[in-house]
Amino acid sequence: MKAGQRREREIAHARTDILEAAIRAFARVGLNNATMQDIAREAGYTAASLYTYFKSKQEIVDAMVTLLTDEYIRVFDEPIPSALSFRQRFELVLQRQLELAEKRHNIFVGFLSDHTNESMCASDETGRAFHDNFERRIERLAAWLKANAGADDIGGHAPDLLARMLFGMAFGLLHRWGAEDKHAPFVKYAPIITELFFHGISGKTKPGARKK
Amino acid sequence: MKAGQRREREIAHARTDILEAAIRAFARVGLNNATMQDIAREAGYTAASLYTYFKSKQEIVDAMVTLLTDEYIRVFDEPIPSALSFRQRFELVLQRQLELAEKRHNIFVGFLSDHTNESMCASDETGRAFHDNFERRIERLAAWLKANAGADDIGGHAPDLLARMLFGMAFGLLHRWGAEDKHAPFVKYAPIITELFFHGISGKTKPGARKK
Amino acid sequence: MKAGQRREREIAHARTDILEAAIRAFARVGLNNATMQDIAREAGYTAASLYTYFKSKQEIVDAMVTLLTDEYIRVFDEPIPSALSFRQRFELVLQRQLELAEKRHNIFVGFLSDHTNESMCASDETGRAFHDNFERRIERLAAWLKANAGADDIGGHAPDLLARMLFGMAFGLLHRWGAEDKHAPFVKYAPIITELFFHGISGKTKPGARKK
Amino acid sequence: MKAGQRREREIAHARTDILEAAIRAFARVGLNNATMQDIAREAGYTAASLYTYFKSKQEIVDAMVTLLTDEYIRVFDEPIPSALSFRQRFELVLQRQLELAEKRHNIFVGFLSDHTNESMCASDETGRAFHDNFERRIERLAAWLKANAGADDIGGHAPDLLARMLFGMAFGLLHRWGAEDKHAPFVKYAPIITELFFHGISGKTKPGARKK
DNA sequence: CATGAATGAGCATTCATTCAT
DNA sequence: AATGAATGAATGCTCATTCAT
Repeated sequence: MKAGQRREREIAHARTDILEAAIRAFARVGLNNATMQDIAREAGYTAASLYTYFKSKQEIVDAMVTLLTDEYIRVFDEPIPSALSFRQRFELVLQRQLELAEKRHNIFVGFLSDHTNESMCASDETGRAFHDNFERRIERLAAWLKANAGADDIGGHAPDLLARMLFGMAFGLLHRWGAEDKHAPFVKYAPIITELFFHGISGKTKPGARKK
Repeated sequence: MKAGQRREREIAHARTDILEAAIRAFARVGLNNATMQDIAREAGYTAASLYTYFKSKQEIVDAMVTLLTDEYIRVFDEPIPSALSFRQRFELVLQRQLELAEKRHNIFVGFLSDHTNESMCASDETGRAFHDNFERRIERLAAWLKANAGADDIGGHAPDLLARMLFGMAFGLLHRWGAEDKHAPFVKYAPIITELFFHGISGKTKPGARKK
Repeated sequence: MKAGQRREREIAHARTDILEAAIRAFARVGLNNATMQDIAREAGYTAASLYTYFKSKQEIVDAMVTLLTDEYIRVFDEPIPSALSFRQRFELVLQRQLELAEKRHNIFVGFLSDHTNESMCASDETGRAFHDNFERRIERLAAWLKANAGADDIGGHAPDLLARMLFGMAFGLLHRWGAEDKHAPFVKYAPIITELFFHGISGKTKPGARKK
Repeated sequence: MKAGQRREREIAHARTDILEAAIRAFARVGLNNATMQDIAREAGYTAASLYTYFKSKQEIVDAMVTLLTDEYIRVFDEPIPSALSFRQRFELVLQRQLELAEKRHNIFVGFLSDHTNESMCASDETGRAFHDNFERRIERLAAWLKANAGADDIGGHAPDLLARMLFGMAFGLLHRWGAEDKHAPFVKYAPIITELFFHGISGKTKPGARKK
């Protein structure tokens, strides 16, 4: 019994190690160029060994995507200080997401990208995996908006639509951040995203000087 | 003389056909999975024949990406009725872009995706091609904003940053549109994008009913 | 009638041009790397046009090899001043051969090489062509030796054997010549070859200083 | 420890097997026509498997050529009974070389051939490999001559020149041998080569019956 | 369980050859 | 007669996957 449990835990551990290695590998050489060798090297295994823990490369990709999505979704479940306004709660969650995105930025971008690219073609299994996970993210974000925003707060916009736009905004900025020289933390974009999300380019009623 | 000209025109025509076929092929099977066979099949050639018109697969990819980017950039040069407000001009150009995006939606998404994915990794020539072209788009959009917006209009935000965010917003919505059942024209999103870009979710000072 | 003859002469002329071009092409890029394109470019035709004059690449190779061999053999039929000793006649013919070899040196070497390489493998048609032509050369050289040498002159050695050795010696020296900086004429090797052929390294009975 | 050593030995063994197979394959279908498939078939592998042991076809060719050249050069280092005259030592080494040449006759010829053919054209890496190895052979042979011959023995001839001529002579005779019906050992040519190398066709001062 | 080795399925690319114009 | 275009058959090489040890 115990042996069985220990074995299972070891297996789970190895699987996680491999997935983290896969994330690094995919981030390093690109989602489409990463070979089993690349993943294995990053994980300290040989390519053949990966098949002990995963049935196929596809299964690794699937599990990796799921892992990343779970990580993403979990952020919404972290406690938030009560008595914050919607905008304050929004910015807080956004900060946490941006921190996560920074940590995973290569793969995050790749994730969104490949999701979209592959999934819009009815092509392969990989496409489906990315698509389903992307939808999970959107749904969770939309649900959070619905749960946290007062009717007035989002001005009647469809939460799902807003979620997709937010995703897109973050995507666009993440790319900008990736191109910057000095790597200031990505989270620095939280205020500007918040501001634009809430008031657009017109800004608040009485604008002072804003960014740059 | 004439024979030479006709020849050249035929070649140019064949090249264009192949590029359009390549766009379809890349859209159908994914940017990274499309083989020369795929492109050839879509174009009605054999794989070997493509080499009559292009030196390599890379050259096809480059030409295709450039074609799409040129198409995109050309939109900004179409005439705009004078005496429109910034917001009106913005919405007009946005409409045109959305129409184009709809026409090219598969590849547009793929384009943005792959650009980002591949370019953030130090990957290959393909990555560079996508990256350079993406930057050309951003630059043109940013330039348009700078040229058309009054100082107040964009509230002091960096045009390049806004450009990337707009790209992201369109990206997010294009995806939503792709998932919809009834394919209403993508251009229908123009008003909402405009509204959110200008005023965010808070909307104008005195909101009436908004979308949905 | 006349038209037919003229036509034939034109065809023959074109064939010769192509063969000369083929020789240059083969010499330039190597016997095994030369493509129909290479030959055509050198000849001022397109690859397709070559098929007007030759049924296949193989036929070009065959005709070229035959041309070169005929050229080689013809040297033996050039008149020789009477009243020369065997050694003198030998050196004279050798000079003429070396001049020819210099003119054709790339292809000569290639010829000998490929002959040997390909023909010793029972491989392809090319091998047979080279083989047969090589044998024609050997036979002619052996016949010349037999016809010109007195019984004593060649010390009882088999002419065919001597012929092959002479070929080899020239081959070895041609290579040396090809590697030299200052391209003194290849014919300069005639005396040393003659001397070695007649007396070997031991030299004449009373040696003075010889080469270098 | 032991496992590692055994592994290495197995790898070395496989590499050798493949090289021997490559020699057979190159000899069978010609140096330039042999494909990875050919080599693999000869070695009992699939083409893909060869890449386990060699990085590329070029690496196989290089290793093969080096192997053959090493084999050749090693002959000069075999012990020679002392108190032999220069001519005796020469004939002994020649015998050994001819034995080796017989064993490798196909590839030996091919080797010399391809070296010359390809290397005289500015062709490719293969050409360079053959060229460099050919020069190694010439150098070693020339060095042996210089080391073993008294000043008088070679009559003042340049050792490098003699080396090339000897190579050529052997080359020519090897070909003759290859064309013979009854395959008497190639080594039978040692006396005649020696005799011709030392005294040419004129033979010694007082000739008795010579060969054939 | 880990792995070295083996392989089938592909892929981009080349080339001799054919054919309609 | 000359050629641009098209193509089938290869070719060197890669990679996900399997399997014996």
